[in-house]
Amino acid sequence: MSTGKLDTEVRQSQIAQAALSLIASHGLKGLSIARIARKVGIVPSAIYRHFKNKEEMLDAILHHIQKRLLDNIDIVCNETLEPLDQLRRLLMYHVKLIRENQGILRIIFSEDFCHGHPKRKGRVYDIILNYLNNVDKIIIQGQQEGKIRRDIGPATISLMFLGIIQPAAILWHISDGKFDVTRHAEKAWKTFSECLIMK
Amino acid sequence: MSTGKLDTEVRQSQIAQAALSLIASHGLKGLSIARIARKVGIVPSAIYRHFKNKEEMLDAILHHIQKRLLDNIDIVCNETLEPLDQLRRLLMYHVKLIRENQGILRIIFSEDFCHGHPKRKGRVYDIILNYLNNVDKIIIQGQQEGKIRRDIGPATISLMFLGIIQPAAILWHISDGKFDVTRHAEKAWKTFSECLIMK
DNA sequence: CATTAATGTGAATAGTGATTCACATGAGAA
DNA sequence: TTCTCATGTGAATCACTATTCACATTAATG
Repeated sequence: MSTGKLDTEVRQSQIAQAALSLIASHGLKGLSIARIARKVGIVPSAIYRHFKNKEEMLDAILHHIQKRLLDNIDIVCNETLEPLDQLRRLLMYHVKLIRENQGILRIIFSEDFCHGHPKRKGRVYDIILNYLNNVDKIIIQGQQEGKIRRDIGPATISLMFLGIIQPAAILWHISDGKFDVTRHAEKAWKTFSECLIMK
Repeated sequence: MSTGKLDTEVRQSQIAQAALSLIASHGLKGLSIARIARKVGIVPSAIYRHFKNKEEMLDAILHHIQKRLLDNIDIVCNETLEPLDQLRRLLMYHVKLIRENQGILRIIFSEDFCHGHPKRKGRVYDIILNYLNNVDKIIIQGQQEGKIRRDIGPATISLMFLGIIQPAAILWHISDGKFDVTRHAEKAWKTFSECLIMK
């Protein structure tokens, strides 16, 4: 209406973004084609010009999430070469990503998103593993450089790393933003990194 | 049908249990009155003999969860008086609880469950805070006894404590049980507790 | 300018959801 | 036994869902 006609790629991206944001505000149950369309500023049936059906659209959201996660890895790797620094920064970028996109955690946790779609469930799994593998790489690098202790496996460390933010993120979103994730992340990182440093 | 008529308290309990189990297997979106009724063995409209509406029934589930969480605290406090031991055991009981009741994490993360019901959202928040407060108490006890370092706040520690399991639990349930949560919990606990001990 | 393919629209369809209601049944009290 | 109330039933209602289709509009292309 206000925007006129747009390329299908632009629309696909708009739709995925709108959907992710609606998942954050209304949950997966509240994610209807009608609502997405309203948010994008088009009519429900127009969604089908850009996606075969709702399923295909949900897959697009997944792709979007994967991209955002891996972008963060790239960013920190370009900002610094120091593994511990990379981790600290990644932590903060992750907090930012989660804060700006609450839908991500919901998708990962919900059975709704994957139920009856083992293929999609597998993709969610792959996305997480892929992200963790990248964190692993940073850790291994740190271990090789003698900056991170070598008596813990990288996989354990990277999962614990995610664990710094995860529960805090829950509190943050359940408390309607009252809980201060960033502050917790900083404090927890202080303890965690201290624990990681090779003595 | 097969069971005949039952007391409303019995039915309420049956219904809540069926609902929680359906959330685990079909997600919140798949949690319909019809499905619950079928699982319990009655007709959809019969649900309304025992709950005013669906909302009231969801509240019953919350109560059930809260009880299970606090039960674990009681159990570990009765099993041992050693704070670090209590934490380790709590970790394992928590893993067990999450494993047996995947629905719990889903409820906590889903906006569906609380959307448009600030009161219920507040209750979920309270349940978590309450649980964390109990973990805090254990930690404070440990700090007073000189067994846990005092330079980190108990609240930070208790959240990090939950963080040991959270991401692993996600992997476990997304991987259809392939990921070994217990193993990760043990390894992570080793590192974490070492980091907690007062030097 | 005229054409065409891509994109947007509004109405219609078919399914499913929660909820209500008039009625049926059964178990225990009188 | 008979009465009564709690519980169970089946049909009906209303809102909302995804999806389709015939048609309108726009942007770019020849």
